[in-house]
Amino acid sequence: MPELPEVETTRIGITPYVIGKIIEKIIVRQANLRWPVPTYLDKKLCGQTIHKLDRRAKYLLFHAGQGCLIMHLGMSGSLRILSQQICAEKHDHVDLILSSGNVLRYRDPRRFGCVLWSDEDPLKHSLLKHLGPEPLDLQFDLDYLFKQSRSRKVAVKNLIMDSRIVAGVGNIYANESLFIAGIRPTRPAGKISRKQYALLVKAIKKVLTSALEKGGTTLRDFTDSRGKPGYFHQQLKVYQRAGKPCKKCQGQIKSVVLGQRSTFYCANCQT
DNA sequence: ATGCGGACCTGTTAGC
DNA sequence: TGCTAACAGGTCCGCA
Repeated sequence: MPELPEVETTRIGITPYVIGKIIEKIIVRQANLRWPVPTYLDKKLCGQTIHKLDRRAKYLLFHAGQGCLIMHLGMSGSLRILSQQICAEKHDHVDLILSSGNVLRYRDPRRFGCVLWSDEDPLKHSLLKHLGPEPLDLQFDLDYLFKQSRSRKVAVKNLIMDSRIVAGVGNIYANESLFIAGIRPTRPAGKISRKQYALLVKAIKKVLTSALEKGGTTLRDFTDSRGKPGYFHQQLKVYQRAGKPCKKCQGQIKSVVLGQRSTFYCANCQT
């Protein structure tokens, strides 16, 4: 599922196909995504040129001359560029027909994603305005995370998955980062030392950067804009490895549920 | 302010 | 073998 590296890979992949292109037409086959695709989208976007494609957390921001299209891929969403308007399949919910003749097609089987519109600065949109710093930004550092963690009772894994603390760290990379940092995911955030947070911040940045370089993890139904699968999952150390031997110490990887999310750790390496 | 559980949806997997 | 039930997953929302 699209985690931050997959979203960024998608952004980079489709950027050359959308920048400077006019949106000629919009086809909405299924408006019932996480939130309804606005009925006025057509009126707002058609005829406008996309001049910039940004990402904030896992949201993609298509800046038009006036306003901005906000997209989220949820957990099963993908975007592809088609050279022509080939027959849409079951979960192909939205098409943007571009002036180049290409089609930007949004597919999302589970419909956890969204396609929204913002008239003004999308960062002021209610979904985006409370987001914490980007994990790869300089503002996300030891001082920041340590300060945010003080007197917090939630498990550290929940803390780093809280988008108000840091935006876009999903379940896979939260698990992997905590393994690399040697921190048990269940530990109360407020009781972890500064030294360990230093390792954690470093681990988060490292694991995301590494996945980004590899073009994103492939799990189940992710394909990048060219239909080429990523392969980062081959290097996952704990995620979905319950019962299997730890790659560091051979101990058995444990799994628990934390904040309704499956959580994996090595009881020996992570304390 | 913080923490927690519910909700959304459907393909896949597990269980009978 | 076929059917049903449980589950995964990102993120917001609302309640305590």
